[in-house]
Amino acid sequence: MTFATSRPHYPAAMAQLDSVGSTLLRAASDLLAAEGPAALTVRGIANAAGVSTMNVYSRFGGKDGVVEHLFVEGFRRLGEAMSSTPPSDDPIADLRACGLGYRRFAIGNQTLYSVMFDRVVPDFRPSPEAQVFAGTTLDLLAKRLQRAMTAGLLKSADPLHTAALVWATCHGVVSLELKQVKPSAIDWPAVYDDATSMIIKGLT
Amino acid sequence: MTFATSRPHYPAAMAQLDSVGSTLLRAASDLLAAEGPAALTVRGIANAAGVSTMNVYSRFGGKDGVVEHLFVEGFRRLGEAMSSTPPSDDPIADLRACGLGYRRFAIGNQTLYSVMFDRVVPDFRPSPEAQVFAGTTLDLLAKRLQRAMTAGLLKSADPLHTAALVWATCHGVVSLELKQVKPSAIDWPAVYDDATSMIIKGLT
DNA sequence: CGAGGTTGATAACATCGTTATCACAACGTA
DNA sequence: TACGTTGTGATAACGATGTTATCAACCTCG
Repeated sequence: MTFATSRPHYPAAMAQLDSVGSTLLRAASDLLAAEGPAALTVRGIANAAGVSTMNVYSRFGGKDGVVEHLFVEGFRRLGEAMSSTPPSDDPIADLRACGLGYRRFAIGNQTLYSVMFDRVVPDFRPSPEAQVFAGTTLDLLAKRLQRAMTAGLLKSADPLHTAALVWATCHGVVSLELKQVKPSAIDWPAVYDDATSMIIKGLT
Repeated sequence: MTFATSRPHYPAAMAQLDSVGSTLLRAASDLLAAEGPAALTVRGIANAAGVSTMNVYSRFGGKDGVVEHLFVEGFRRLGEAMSSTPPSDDPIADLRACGLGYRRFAIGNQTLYSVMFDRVVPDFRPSPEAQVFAGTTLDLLAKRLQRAMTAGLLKSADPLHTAALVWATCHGVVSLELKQVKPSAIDWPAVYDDATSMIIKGLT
């Protein structure tokens, strides 16, 4: 059971999907996770789903439509991972759990994470609706921050601004870790821990 | 005049380039900056340089060879931007200048930055030598940090670990800014300033 | 039962990175 | 000078990609 609150502006295109549509999405997701972004081709998706390529166009309008679904679903699951720990009486501990959930999602879904944050699919740009939905992930974080602020545990500040600060820190460390910069010389989990601790301490 | 120190492990492939080779590289760089990563095609580069496509293969071994040159040159220029301010008697101010130079480079060379940090060119993976060279950018930062540590202005810690911390912070903010997350609601330059200040304060 | 509309499989098209072909120029040697 | 050799580079071809067109089969409904 998760504690993710309902999200606004969930793109309507994600609502109804017939059997073929969901099979295609699952095939695309599996293909992405198993063989990387380069394997995410229209023919490859359709073959893995056991249907013809036309279904990708009739149901999703093309490859970018499939990728947009993966994009939105990725942010939905990211929000879930950040909210998977129930709110406790310690808002600071809740924030830490949020940060750990963020890293857990990124490390456990590397290729999906790169679809969401790198531009690994050529010419794909998320639609305005998808971008707005992705932005609501920030609101989840802002809400937790505001709770800590009203509890007097964090300095009062614009929650959205603060959320951007925290998000950028988490994303920065995870992003460099996934790019394998100096993989042997740097203990990235420790860097992640230090960075998040330093930001939280700076906000108290 | 810049104050960039000499860098180790500069890939040898960058050394000698004839006229056609450098023309190709300039054309590729211009194409990337002007029309984005999707316009970076072998035929497009050759046409812009006024030569045939074969030159890309005879001189660079293919498209990835050209991209690797852009990749390495990007990190060289990033290091230059971080070192463009001469060392003063205030190591903390030097660190701030370093961070401002980082952001200035990223904002001023957005598509190049995404070649360096996002995987916008399909199937391109930097060679081990190029990755090592990219990692030396971290050493430039570590050197400045160590100077501040020995001056007693920063807590003593592993300079490389600390450099990774600072780099990840800068990269995280810049990266989210370039992805235009909540572009209207967030003052990204202010977030960048807060994030770097908070990290520096946490290290003192 | 049959006409109309929809669906989807097949094939074609433009473009991509890459490779093969091959004409032509430059060089060394008799 | 004349000829064989070598290598460079422009052109064309190949496989794969996203996309679109074609068209036969099927379902719906009167």
